[in-house]
Amino acid sequence: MEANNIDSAQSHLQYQREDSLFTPMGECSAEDLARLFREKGLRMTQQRAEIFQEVVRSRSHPGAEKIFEKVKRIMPSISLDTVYRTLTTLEELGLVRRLNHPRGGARFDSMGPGHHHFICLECGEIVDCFLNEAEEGILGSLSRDIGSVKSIHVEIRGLCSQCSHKVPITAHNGQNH
Amino acid sequence: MEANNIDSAQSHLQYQREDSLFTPMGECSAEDLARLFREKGLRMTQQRAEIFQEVVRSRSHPGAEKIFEKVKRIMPSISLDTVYRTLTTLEELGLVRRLNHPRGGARFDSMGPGHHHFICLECGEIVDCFLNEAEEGILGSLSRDIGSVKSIHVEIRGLCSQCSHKVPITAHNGQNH
DNA sequence: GGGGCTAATCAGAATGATTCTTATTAACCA
DNA sequence: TGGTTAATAAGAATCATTCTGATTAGCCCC
Repeated sequence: MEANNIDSAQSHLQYQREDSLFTPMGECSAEDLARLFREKGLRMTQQRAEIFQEVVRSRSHPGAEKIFEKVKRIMPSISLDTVYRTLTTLEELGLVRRLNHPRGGARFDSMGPGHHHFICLECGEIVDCFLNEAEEGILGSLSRDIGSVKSIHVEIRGLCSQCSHKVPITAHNGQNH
Repeated sequence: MEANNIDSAQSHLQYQREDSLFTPMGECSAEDLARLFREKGLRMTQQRAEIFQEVVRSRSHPGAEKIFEKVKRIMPSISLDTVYRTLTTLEELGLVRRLNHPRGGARFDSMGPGHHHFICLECGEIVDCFLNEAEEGILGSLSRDIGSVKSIHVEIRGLCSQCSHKVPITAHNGQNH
């Protein structure tokens, strides 16, 4: 299943991207990343670069374990703990978003163009969803009267088109993911 | 801190409330609950009734452990496992919503009138947010082309008004909750 | 109104994801 | 280029949550 680009015009959710490193195409160079780290007083390590690249490259909202397996191929001595620590760091820097999967465990997504998520309750797949600018604007107005807003995220749950077809009434089929 | 009723007109999010037991005021009688359980072939137990009441009564989005402590006062022999099992059952029946707290662990909220959540990144507090109809309409449009939608939930993160005042730059203050 | 079937509970063990600890390594500033 | 110290690796520890197996109690039927 591919990203569900609901509207041709992609959105710009300012809240999440104030000083984003990403281009409108969702790219972020290694130099930019290194610079951001240094600005924050952090060190740019091989591990951090690889983990970040893996998250940006991946379209499938992987969990920490999956990222670990992938990076391990390039860097066999890396530890799972480093993956977790780095993902937390990247999240704090606003470069990565952590999603809680209904079946447990966190999934990670790069903060490319601001977007939202659909999660299939049957197969567990997570799909990106985009709003147009007008729509994001209306959501943005949610911030009135609340303190300062850092991010707005919409999570839709249901059955993806594949699962809503193939699954009639049964209780617990398909355990992909 | 009280519920942040952002707009005077409360919303009607059909997706989450198809056959809700709740009145528009967010109430649900013990008889209705018992009937729903029986319809689904489940048994109405003391434990389930108490746990449900505790979630409905509570405005603070408690975690399982907190619900356990509360119910234990009335029913000292109850086990934490029963609380977890019951919360999952209530969630499956659409009576309770599970929220993932950024600091780990799940929080629970009754499915009263459809609403969304603001989470303070500083103190961890979760506050209810209501959208007006236009805003809910926007959310509805997110579902075009996706399979069948079961729920739409907006999660806003930021600093609540209290924390945005009292917290200047420091890294990790306030550990309420 | 009581008996039997079986779902639901309790207690504690087990699991799985994530975080901590400690010694070691490697960024990067001077 | 060396010293400082943040970041890492490995494995132990923790935390929330789920499972196991024996026991209890809803509730359907008589």
